[in-house]
Amino acid sequence: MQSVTITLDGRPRVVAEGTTAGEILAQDAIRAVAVRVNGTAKRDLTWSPADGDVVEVIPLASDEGRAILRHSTAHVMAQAVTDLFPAAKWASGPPIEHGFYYDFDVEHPFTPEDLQRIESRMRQIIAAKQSFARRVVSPDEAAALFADQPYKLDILARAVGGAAVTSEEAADAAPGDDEISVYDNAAGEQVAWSDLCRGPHVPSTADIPAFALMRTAAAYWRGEEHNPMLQRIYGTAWESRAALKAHLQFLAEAEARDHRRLGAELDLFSFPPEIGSGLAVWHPKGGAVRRVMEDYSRRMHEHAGYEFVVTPHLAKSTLFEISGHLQWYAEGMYPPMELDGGVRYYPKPMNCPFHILIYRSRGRSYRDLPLRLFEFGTVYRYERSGVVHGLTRARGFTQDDAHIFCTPEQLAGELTSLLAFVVQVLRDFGLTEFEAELATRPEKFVGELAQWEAAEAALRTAVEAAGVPYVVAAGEGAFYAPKVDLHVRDAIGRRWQLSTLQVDLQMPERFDMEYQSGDNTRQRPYMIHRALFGSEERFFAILLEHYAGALPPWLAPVQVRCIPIASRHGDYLRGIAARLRALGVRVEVDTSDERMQKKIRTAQRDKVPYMLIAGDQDIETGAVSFRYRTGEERRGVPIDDAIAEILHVIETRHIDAAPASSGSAEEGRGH
RNA sequence: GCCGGCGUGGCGCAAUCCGGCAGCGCAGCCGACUUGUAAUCGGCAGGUUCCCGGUUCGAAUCCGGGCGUCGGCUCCA
Repeated sequence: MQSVTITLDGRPRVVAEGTTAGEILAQDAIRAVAVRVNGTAKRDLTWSPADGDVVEVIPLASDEGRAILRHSTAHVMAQAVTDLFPAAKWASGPPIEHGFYYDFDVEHPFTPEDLQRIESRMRQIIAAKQSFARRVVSPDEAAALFADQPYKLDILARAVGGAAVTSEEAADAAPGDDEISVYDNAAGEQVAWSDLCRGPHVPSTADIPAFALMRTAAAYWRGEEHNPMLQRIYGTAWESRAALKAHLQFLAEAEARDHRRLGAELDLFSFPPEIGSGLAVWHPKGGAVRRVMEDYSRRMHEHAGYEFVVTPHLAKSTLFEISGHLQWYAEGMYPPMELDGGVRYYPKPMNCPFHILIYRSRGRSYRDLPLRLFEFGTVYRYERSGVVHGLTRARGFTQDDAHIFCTPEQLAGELTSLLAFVVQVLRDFGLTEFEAELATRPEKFVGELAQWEAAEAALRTAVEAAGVPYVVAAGEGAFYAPKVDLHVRDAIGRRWQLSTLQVDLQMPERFDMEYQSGDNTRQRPYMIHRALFGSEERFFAILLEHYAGALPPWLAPVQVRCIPIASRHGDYLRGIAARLRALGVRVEVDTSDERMQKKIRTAQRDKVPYMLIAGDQDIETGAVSFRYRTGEERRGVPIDDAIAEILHVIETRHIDAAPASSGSAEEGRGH
């Protein structure tokens, strides 16, 4: 038998010809789920390397390994569905972040009971240790095999035709390899199930250590609204039971942090149905936080050279005809109300046209520029009923909106200082991990190429200067503007889109904006759109989820709650509370007819940063005792020291109240 | 907008499958207790069972429509 020489994880290795990757790794006692060949193609462990191949191991507990595992689990699920619902047609079933799904065309949507049955059937298939065997077929063979599977035929037709294949289909067909492969699942000789698939797969269903079916949903075939709606089942699979358990705990953690739940629990805001879907009211405690956010934001903007403006909530159709919103964005707008004999007034979906009118209210000189206009502007957008989601996707919300008008020479400098400003403000709110996305010119665009290139270059300069890691999303810009979107990671590693900076190449034209230049010619200004929080509602929701409701002391709606040990200690604490209140601290004294332990429990539940407790011992020595919401406590602190400590943490915007951790930003923990 | 789930005092839930007196806990109010770091005890009050219509002797429960909400899809110039 001939031997071949391969490179295995960087080292030369001689093996007998025809030895499978799985056998080689077994000899070397290496555990893997699949291998990568020559840097790109991924292969099953049953594949045999040829002379000269560079082989790399893909461990199960890696992003790629888990994707393969999840993909295989999706196959097992589809097999189970086929067993239980023989009429089901299968569409596609790719791995996704944290799991997988598979879409089916079935007569009736799956019920929770169906899910349980599918799951038990899957356990049987896993117990049967079916092998995943790859075989290459011709297009005609494939078409014959899947003659009764219209969605597979559709995938085949596209793969064979060389048409663009979406990422979710890429897992199903094999256009990149110029060959079409089918995976047969078999226990012994009997093939139990076959699916069109490029692979790779785990060697056997027994190599699926832990999985769970999560939920059913519906999805359009190929994600297009006019296509048939399919029934989707989401599941997850992991390299071990422990990893699955950790994932389920992560989901529980996310649920406990849900801002909609915290909003109700902490009495921050609500969505009364009488007002309408997606329209929030802020309760006093939520209002207190919002006021602090706004006060802080105003102060920062004032220092950064912004001027404050106020504009109405409505405008005639004329304004939105000029801005182009009625042409491009009408579906996202609330419908108009007619008055004055047929004049149509629209609630505003954006603030920019109003700010432009302020710019245009008189002739502008280059000496006026850059002109930075800022407003907490409330806008209304008609979001389709299925997409409304708490404060993060509302129909009415307030943007911390600014528009900067500047000369072409000022553009790069403005963007650079602007992005630094944005990052600084977000850091003050305790957000520390940023990622930017530079969205560039799409295929369909307005304006001149040179302008686009100048704007994109300026944005790139700004992101690089800010030191924020970024990716270029080529062609993802709006048709009128390139932009930079800033994303943050929260305390449990989730990514949220926040701030947006756009260079508008359209509005200045539409409104025929001008300024008188130093050489006495009329020039068109550049215009930058910028929302820092995005919307106050959304930003507030992100903060709530990031902090799991335990807002830093400077933001907390109630900063201090005083708890008397017995009711006779109430007056003493009322005196301390009065001093704190006079210093601007939001403080309450719990004089309810409850035991002290119950009051602590309540304050703890309300996530109040400081509990100030006093009894006979404290009163004798003119002291007070701390309980922090972390559970730590400190007794007999002189009143002046206690007040100083509280004020210090508030003024310096430290993240948490407890002495040990004060000042340290919360560590992000990835997932 | 589309598919599916859900809607019962302020909140969390039970009774819904298989129609027959709407119940529990928390919160609220009243009273007692006066306590040193996460729930004191007793009492009282609170519901058009989301809305409209239908079936039925009888509807929280079954059927239709609407609204809201949850999970997805689509959308987020």
